[in-house]
Amino acid sequence: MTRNKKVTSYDVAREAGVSQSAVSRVFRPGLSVSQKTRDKVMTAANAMGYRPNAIARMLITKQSGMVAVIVSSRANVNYPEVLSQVSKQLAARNKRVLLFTLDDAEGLDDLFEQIWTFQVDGVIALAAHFESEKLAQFEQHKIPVVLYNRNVPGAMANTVCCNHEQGIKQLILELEQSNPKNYLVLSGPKDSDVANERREIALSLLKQFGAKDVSVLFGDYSYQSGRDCLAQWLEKNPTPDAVICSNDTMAIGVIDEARDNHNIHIPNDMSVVGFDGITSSAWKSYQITTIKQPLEQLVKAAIEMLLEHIENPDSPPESRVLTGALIKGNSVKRI
Amino acid sequence: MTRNKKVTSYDVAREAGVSQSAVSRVFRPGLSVSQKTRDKVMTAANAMGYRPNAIARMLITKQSGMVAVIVSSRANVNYPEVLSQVSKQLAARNKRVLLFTLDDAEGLDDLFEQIWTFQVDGVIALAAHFESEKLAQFEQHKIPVVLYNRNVPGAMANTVCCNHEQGIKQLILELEQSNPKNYLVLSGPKDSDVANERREIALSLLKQFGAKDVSVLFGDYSYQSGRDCLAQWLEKNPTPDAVICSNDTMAIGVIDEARDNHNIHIPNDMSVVGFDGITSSAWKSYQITTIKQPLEQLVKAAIEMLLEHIENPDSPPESRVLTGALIKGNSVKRI
DNA sequence: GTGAAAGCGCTAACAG
DNA sequence: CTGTTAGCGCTTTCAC
Repeated sequence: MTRNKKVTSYDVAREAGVSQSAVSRVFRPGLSVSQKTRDKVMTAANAMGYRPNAIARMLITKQSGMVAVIVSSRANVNYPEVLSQVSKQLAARNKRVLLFTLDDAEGLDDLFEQIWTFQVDGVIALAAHFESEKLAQFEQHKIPVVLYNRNVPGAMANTVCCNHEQGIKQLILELEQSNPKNYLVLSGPKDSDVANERREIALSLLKQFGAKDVSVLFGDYSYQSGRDCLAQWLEKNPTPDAVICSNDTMAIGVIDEARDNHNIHIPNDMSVVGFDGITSSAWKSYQITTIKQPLEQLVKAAIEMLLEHIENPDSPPESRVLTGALIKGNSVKRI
Repeated sequence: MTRNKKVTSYDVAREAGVSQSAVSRVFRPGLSVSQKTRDKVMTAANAMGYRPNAIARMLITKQSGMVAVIVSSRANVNYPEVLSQVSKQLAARNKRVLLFTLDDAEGLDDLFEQIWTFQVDGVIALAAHFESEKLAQFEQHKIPVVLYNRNVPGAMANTVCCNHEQGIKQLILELEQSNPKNYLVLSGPKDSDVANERREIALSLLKQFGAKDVSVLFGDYSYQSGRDCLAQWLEKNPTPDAVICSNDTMAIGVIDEARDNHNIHIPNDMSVVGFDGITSSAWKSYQITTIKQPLEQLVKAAIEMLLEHIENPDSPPESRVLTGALIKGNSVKRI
């Protein structure tokens, strides 16, 4: 029962009086083995506490059964849940998550080295800005990649995205109902692909809607930056009619700052919208009007896409865009 | 440059005009190779895009360089940050995180099977209830484990814990300042080790403090359960003077429910304390008095402990208890 | 300091 | 259906 050395398939084979390959077969699903052999092997294996060595299997099958997931250490409130979904859904497909946390863009090269040596079957990128040159490296190494909520301009890539344009349009339609005279756009950091996309879309749509007075500020996605940006803005400017935040967390910061230090009433004095639909956006004290990303479906799409490309390396790159749901909170002025 | 097949150390050796083992030496840190050989090898390797195969190395060294981290899919607001820290700090020690998400206790056996086959160097358990019998399995397989914020009664184990007792005592001391007549203890779910510990400690300390009127309700750590529990309580009971919540999220729910549906003013009509010190506990709308867990130090301790036991499998089990910091918010009545 | 040779534990043809 | 036989790509003695 309690062995000192690791027990191998040879040990089990000897004990069960069969060949080593018989043992191997028993432990591989879908291979035909006689019931008699199977019983003998299982008895011996259980008695000895044998477990197949996945490393050895990886070496020969050239499939590690692991998917690298790249996340950012910068806390985007969204990723934990995405990560949890990814892990769960991959587990259901018999794959494991090898986690890579990215501190800053510099770490990317190191990280790539790791990914190559670990022979992962595929990669899901929840973070990081990918130049098309980086993508080319994956192609060279023949490792399928799926980008989650990020686009690489001018490159073919597998991507799964929330429909930012459609979402932001809905938000602006909500805001427009009360005919705001001016807009403040509170963008996420300039080194975030998602933030840049959301900001540019907002600006371009506002232009289409004929909004004249539009200003932009940059935060870093955090609560505090939401507060700081609004405070700083109000030092020299009147209260904006409408604030479009690149994520919910900053929207919450904006709301707290408005109420706390400036006696601004939401939504009567100022409308605020966010994006993401994080849990706390629905909390009674905030009730933000926002777009809820279809997390589960996004992840599902990403994983399907990845597995498809693992099994069929030559299938062409694909992009899927899923639509978020407008959550009508209580942060937008109504007529 | 662009090869179709994976390039191996043999390919590089041939190209560089050296033996395969020379190539191996060049890619293993700390082995003496002449500069000349090293140059030849590196030139060839770079030209061919060679990367050592970590899987093959694992097979022979019996060290996978991977640490299994067990997390719960049930969103505890704390874990994402812990996980991020774990990943970062392990990366610094040249180890990778293999992520396992646990849905419910049933999945534990399956999960263990996975862990054995993947030959991980160690395990960090952020979730799951571990019977001492489970721990014995790890011992059998000679895989070091560190339990994060959970204890296994009656078993020797490596554990890293926040000092719940000391933390809750501080919270009660805060609450006692206004001499509450009665207490409501809002516990986390019964299947959570941490929740059980926090609840029992709170009850036992309240007894010591001479509190007579103490009631217990069970939530599931979520915002909504905080709201629901308070609402349900108030149906048949008067407003409690003090509410001790097992985590911040429920405390936030309690506060929102009190203000929203019952016109209870916090902290004048009712004091509320939480536990964890999550980001949102400091948001202006809540400002919860709570205990902030020393996340970074907890993780650091856990990882040091794990690495120590990986390098030195016979070192004795160890427990480290770290003290959290009292955050004085604005949710406790002052005199 | 270098090369030859022997595996690590398993899978995958291939005969029987 | 079962056993035999080659490896997977690397690390690690051991002579030289």
